[in-house]
Amino acid sequence: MSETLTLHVAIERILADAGRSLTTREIADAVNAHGLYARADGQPVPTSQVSARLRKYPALFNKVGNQMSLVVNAGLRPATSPRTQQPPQTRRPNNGTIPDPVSGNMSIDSAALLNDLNYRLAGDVVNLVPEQPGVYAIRVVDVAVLPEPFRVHAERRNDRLIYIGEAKISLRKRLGQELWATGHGTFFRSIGAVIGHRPMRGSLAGMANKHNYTFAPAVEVAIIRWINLNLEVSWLAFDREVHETEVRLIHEFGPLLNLSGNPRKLPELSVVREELPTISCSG
DNA sequence: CGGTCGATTCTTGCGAAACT
DNA sequence: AGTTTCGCAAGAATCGACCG
Repeated sequence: MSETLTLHVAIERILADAGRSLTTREIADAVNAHGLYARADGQPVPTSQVSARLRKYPALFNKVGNQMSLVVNAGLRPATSPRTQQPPQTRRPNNGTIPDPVSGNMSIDSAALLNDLNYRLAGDVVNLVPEQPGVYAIRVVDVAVLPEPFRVHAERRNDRLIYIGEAKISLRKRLGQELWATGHGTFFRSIGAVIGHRPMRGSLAGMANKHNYTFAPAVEVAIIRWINLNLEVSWLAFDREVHETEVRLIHEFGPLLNLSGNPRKLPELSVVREELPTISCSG
């Protein structure tokens, strides 16, 4: 093993491989021995850093005495996740909430967001998306349309879901940015890069924000056409705890192209995303 | 009204003090 | 001595105000 990961992902992998609980000393030694994580200064990972990271991710790690273990069902999940085996569900109205069976309070119906029956082809929803806050999910019609190495990852996961996002003000405006390039949607830049397009050379020269690169107009049209034909969208409109819900869903389902907060984020996507500003800043 | 771009928020990494 | 916790810095991700 010689790949480098973020520290908590490296810890997760060590615990998964061990198949038992370990002390912070054992974890630190294993991470250093396998070269799973490289500090900026080249020094080995101290136990203090392992401890700090374990504490920061209570959803991923259990601590009993000085023994650390993985939370069951957290982090990396097998290719055949339970949700791919769920029986078909009936379409529900996308109002985003259902009564909690225990408390009786209204909670977010995340199952409806990922229900097959609520996905629609991107090219068909332009006038259907509501002007309300909420969360949205994007998936591919067929994983075969994804280039390598993303297709292999999607097939291995047996999952077509590629992105979950939030709209604090308006799903229509946000999805406009993400799918039809009416703004600097993060997803639009990611999918453009994933399917092989590159930004205009020098498009960010002299600008303060080096992440908001743009594609050439003709490339933008090609990306939008690809999106309309190959992606499906589902959304839930609600106005309470939108961000908390998005964070929870990303963590739970690990979409292929989400980076932030995604325990299953792809290193390949980070590499692609990092390359683009470099290109667009050069003159 | 659409698109640009900067403000804000979040994540990651680390050092050091406090604690066991 | 080893471990835990706190707090800060830097960079990345995201959203929406505002300008043309």
